[in-house]
Amino acid sequence: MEQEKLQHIQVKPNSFECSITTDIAVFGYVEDRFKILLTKRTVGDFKNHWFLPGGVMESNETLVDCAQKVLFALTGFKDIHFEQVRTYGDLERHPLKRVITVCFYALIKPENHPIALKENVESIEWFDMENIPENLGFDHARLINDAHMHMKDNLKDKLIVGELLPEKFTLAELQNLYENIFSIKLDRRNFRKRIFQMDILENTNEKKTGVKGGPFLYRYKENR
Amino acid sequence: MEQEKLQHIQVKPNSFECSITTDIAVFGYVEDRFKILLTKRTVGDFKNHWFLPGGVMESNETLVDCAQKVLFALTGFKDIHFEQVRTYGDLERHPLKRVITVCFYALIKPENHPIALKENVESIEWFDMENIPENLGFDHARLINDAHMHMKDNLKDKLIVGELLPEKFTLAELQNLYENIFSIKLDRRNFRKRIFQMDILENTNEKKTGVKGGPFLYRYKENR
DNA sequence: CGAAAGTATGTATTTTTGACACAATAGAAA
DNA sequence: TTTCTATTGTGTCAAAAATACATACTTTCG
Repeated sequence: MEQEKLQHIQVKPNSFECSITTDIAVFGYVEDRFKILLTKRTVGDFKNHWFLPGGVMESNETLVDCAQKVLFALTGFKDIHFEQVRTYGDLERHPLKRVITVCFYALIKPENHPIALKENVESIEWFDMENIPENLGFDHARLINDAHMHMKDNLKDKLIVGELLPEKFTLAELQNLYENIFSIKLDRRNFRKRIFQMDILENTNEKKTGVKGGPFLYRYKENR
Repeated sequence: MEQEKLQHIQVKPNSFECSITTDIAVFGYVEDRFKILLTKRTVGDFKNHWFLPGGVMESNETLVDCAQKVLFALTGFKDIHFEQVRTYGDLERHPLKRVITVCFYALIKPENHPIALKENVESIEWFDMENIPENLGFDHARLINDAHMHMKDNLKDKLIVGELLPEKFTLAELQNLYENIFSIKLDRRNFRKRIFQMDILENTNEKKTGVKGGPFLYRYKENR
């Protein structure tokens, strides 16, 4: 009786077959453009549809562990930082069975992470964000859209740029990133003012060589 | 073989016992104060700990369906609007077994929803947000905190006030709600200006009676 | 070395935000 | 009814923030 009550509240096992998966929207920043990594299925019912990289979760891993594992299995990427977007649990989102997926996003520079095709992946490609294929599987069009919005929100107020910039970077590089992410043009002098007001950068007093003007290199402050 | 590939990517069933639950942070607005609904367990290992209302998901329900069902089972509340906060999947968050929970929040007026204790609930109570009990179970302190932040964010830019206001309301009522949620004092005239700039309200040209000053009643515009 | 490109900094201008006063309205008290 | 009081509705003005813009300095490249 006591056990029954307890169970009711939280511990009763699920009585159905259900997969929990993670899907990852990997955004790549290359040559001032944003890309997204999609995989294509060339077999089965969803032939010729593009999907976010994703896969099922196992018992001994956290959500982030799973995302890490899945992405490594499909691409060979390691040490990626993930941010959770949201969870999707509609009944008909997967036609074969019940699949609940937790969606993450990541921000990387593709040049740091060459795709090393692993396991049985048929095809995996970077797509320009302005040129995403029409034939997306399941509800992944929505997932991509939500992840993109979430990334921009995170950047605006938390300034999470992942590994898009090297440890030491110039203000021009940071501004360029901003302009690309938000598709806007900013005044150099005003941008500088705003960033310094935020008080999150420190000047390394080193100058970047090989580039005109001799700009200072900055880094993020420790305590953020 | 083809099937195997397909399965690897997304369809392989989970090979472990795992509960998927939803936990709901129900925020109540009463007498200009915010409350949160917590349940107490008086039996089992987690005796005398307070928890968010929550319960396991079944095969035929979406995440929101589940939240609806769970809240109804525990309190009798119906027709509540939910917003998803985030999903928690750490390995040790539940000591007895693996439990992944999707957290939602809701905003209601307790006076509209008297608690009708159902099933085997031992104790369920409204707590002042400034006076939340110390002995919260599992990671529910974090869940409450995250849900609270998320609610405030949603209000700031999307103005999602749930059912906290009647269909037609005065600007003073709206301002009062704002001031309480964000614990700030606002200038009446400036608040009015800001809200009208948002262009989300329309004047019903009716006046509220029984209150001094004869304020106009407003409602949200259709197309939001 | 000079030209070209880019950085760093200061100042003026516009826009947004915040502070503030007073007449009109409706309920409450006389 | 009349008076009193609490609350609504509206406009102006100053401060602050965002934006536009000019000029001097630094480095690369031919």
